[in-house]
Amino acid sequence: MVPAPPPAAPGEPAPPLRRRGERMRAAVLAATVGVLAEHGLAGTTVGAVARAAGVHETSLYRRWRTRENLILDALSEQADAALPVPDTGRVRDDLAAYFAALARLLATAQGEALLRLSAERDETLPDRRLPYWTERLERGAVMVRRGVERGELAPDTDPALVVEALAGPLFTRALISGAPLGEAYASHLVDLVLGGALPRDRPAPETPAPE
Amino acid sequence: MVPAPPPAAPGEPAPPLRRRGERMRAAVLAATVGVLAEHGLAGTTVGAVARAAGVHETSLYRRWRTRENLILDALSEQADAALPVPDTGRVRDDLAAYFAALARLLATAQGEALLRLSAERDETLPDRRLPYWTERLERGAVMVRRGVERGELAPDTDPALVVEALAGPLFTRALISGAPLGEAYASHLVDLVLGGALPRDRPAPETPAPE
DNA sequence: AGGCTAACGCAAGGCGCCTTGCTTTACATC
DNA sequence: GATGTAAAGCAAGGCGCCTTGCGTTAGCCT
Repeated sequence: MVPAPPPAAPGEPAPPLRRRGERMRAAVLAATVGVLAEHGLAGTTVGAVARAAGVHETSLYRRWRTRENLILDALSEQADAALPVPDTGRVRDDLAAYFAALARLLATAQGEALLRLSAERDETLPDRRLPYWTERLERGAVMVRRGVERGELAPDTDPALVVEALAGPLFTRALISGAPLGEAYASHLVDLVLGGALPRDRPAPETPAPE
Repeated sequence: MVPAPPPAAPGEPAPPLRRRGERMRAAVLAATVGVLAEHGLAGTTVGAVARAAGVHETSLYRRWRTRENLILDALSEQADAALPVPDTGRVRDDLAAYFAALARLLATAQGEALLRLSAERDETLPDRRLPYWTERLERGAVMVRRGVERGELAPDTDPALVVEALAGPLFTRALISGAPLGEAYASHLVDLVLGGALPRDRPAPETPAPE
């Protein structure tokens, strides 16, 4: 006897259409983002996503292995196009724009969730999280290198170090202190890291002093 | 009928001595640090700590409410004395020493666990985690202020910003990238944040160029 | 010593993450 | 249209965090 599909509760628009393969994947990722937006990171349980997508929990575990992976997959497909690398011809402006965009991303619930999940180590499976951020930071390093080549920065500048000095504080605000993540903050950071904190007898590089 | 205490398995040195109050607290915190050192943060389950301390799980929940709180309590009692604020008369050396010490702390399993737990937000109970780090960073700001007063740094220097620029990258390495946290790294960071990345015609401030 | 009370032990259970063994079904292929 | 197979459904269960209700006891106080 084949049990009839449970009669959809009146108001429930979704007769459990059997989705499979790519259709199911898309539906689940969409449902994940939805649940995430509605109930936050903590409220995004595998069961909730499964119900929202009209799919069995086991299927999620089979395809994504862990809750973390699932959410990460959903998020990275969304937040991927962001963060273009500007090329204005001035390091300061490039960096300011890029890290302002990063700050905007991290101020987003999704950006914060992405970062937060990235902080949770997981030795078991190949990690797509570290790559995600390192790739983005590597793009920042490119801008620094261009600045060095143009002679805007000291020739012995360590691009990776500069990028870490810029991204680290943003990450920290998002993860730990919860302090506001505005574009102004990113801008001040860039000025500090490029210009330093030493007394300067000449006016700061090319930036109209921010204040 | 009073059930006799379960005959200690041969080799098990601990007849379940009934501990209570302060004795129990101390025993549990010690056991927590022990389990933490042996099995890592993920392996530190409430059950494991309870067994190691010879105490019932329920008691831990009653006293500490959550696993997080328990571990945090155990850790902060340990890692507290660390991080003295140096005062050499030179900002650079003060900051280098202080943040090298922070790097050493974060390279520790316990330091990393402390930071990692701090990144997990918990809206429910009063948080002792954020204060822990903000207090430590505030100490760093003191050193920067001294530098400004001494004229070593520009008068419009934002101490909080400088401290965030120094601590952020260390936190990020500990939490996200997992890159090595050496004292050399802290030193380079200090040089970058104080000196900036702009080309300098005069030799860098007072530091023998690191390289 | 006896008695009070807060502190513990204990059992049961809920929820979430995750696994496993087995059945059912969608989809492609012949 | 029959058939084969991989993908999905389903049920059961383990583990960890956490809660609750109730019995037991340690430790203090008189």
